[in-house]
Amino acid sequence: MSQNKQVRVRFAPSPTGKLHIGGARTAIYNWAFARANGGTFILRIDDTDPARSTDENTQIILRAMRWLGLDWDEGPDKGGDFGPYSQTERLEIYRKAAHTLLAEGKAYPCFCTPEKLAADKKAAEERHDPFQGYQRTCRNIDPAEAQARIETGEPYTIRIKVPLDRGDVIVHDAVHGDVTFNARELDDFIIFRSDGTPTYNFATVVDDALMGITHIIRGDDHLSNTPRQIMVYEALGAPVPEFAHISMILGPDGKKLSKRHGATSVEEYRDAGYLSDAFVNYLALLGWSLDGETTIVPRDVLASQFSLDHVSKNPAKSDPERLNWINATYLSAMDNKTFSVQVLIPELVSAGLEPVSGTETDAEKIYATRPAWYDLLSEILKPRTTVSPDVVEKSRFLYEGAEVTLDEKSVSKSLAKDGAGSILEAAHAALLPVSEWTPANIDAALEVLPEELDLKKRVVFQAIRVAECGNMVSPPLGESMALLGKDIALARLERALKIAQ
RNA sequence: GGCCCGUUCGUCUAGCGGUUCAGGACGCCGCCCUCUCAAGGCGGAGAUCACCAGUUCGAAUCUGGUACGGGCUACCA
Repeated sequence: MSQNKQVRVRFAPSPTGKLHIGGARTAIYNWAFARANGGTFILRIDDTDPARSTDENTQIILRAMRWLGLDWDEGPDKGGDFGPYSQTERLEIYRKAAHTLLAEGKAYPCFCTPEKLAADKKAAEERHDPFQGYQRTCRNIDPAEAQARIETGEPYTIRIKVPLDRGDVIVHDAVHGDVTFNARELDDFIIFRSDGTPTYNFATVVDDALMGITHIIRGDDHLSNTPRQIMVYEALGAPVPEFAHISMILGPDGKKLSKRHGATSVEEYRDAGYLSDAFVNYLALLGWSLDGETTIVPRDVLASQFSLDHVSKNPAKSDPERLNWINATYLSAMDNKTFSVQVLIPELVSAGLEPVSGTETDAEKIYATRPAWYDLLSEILKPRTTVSPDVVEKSRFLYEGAEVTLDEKSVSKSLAKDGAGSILEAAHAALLPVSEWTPANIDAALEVLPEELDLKKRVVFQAIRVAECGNMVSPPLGESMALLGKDIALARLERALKIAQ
């Protein structure tokens, strides 16, 4: 490891779609590695494929990166000393690099047509040649002749000249160890297309070399391409960085992630109500571990403790249950105000439960109108919330005035039974004199009822619960009634009394 | 076809030749708490470490092979 070198890493998505969870994890590892080593995290947009890259996708990716909280030190809309940070803006740089290689005899023009290439490959297949790559047809064309053909306008690509005697190319990989390839397996691949644009294997290396990238952390689908890229580094005369190839993320069924699996992009998880912190924690642990014991690894721990030697080699299946658990854990750890402002109120507003008066859409301001009420609601909702939108259905009964929606099954199982009326009457009588309407006082007032009525606790509380909350399942009664307020709580008992009789 | 990578409880993983008849977490099951639902506490089931050979006094850990899965071999990234 190059300890004394200033660490510079990069995340280089190509904007051909949304940011998927595999890419997000790669971004997290790069970010965490940079932060843990006091290095620099660079965001670069690898958009050399004009047909599939769109500016909209770039914006989606930037938004996702911000939501994940992965701040970059250099990159688009931020700048830096090694810009520009979009490959389409660097075309001239690649052109110059390619021409230098051409002039130095480390690359050469190739005039083979796609048809000839296809025919050569087919022939190699048919004669069972283990080498099915480019046959180096144009490698030895005289430079003067090549120049002449170029001037007549004959289309050509530029290919790298892999040294015939290069021997073993060893990739130093932090997660796989040294991986050895033989340069003989490598063909003289194309670095510049006939339309004058660079190929991926060339452009990234030029960028990584120029940007001084010291560690390349990326998906292991690139591992096989790495020896090719090393050829480019060597041709360029640039130092070869360290690599870390991380495995891909699979669906729960072990198959490659696809739409079939439901949410695959970062924004889908955001929209489903997962917390950024929890999501980052979850992804980080999919293929990396702090010590094998710890499951909750907050962002700041990642940023100080992350290391490449705990990255696992094998592909990980995504596990929604685990994500849910981590998310619930983060929600529970929030203080009431944070939960109210960041989770509860925004959900209530968007569900239309919390009336938005005029321009009062700011969660902070809504919270300030009755902080104690939101604190109490948050207190009882936190342990019952897996994902943010869960709060809506659990809060709905608080917003229905005296006419709470009654669940039919709950009514028939409780309110409709004999004796329900007397329970409700007794509850009403017990609650009427309660002056300070708090959960503790409400509980105290109701506590004596079962004995007075000579009924099981369960029966008594269930009837009151249905009357107050409309359902046999609800948050604790004392808290629920406190949140309703005395007037509505009593009104609901009166209303239920009519049904019970 | 060739080259390369991977394979420990259902899942994520710990494990770097003995202290492990394999530890933690999610999930699952049970008990406790309890006015329901959660949360929480306690406990349980769950892995012949893909398979086969070998090295070694001793292997999940090292070597070779096999199987299965994946990647690259594109004028995609």
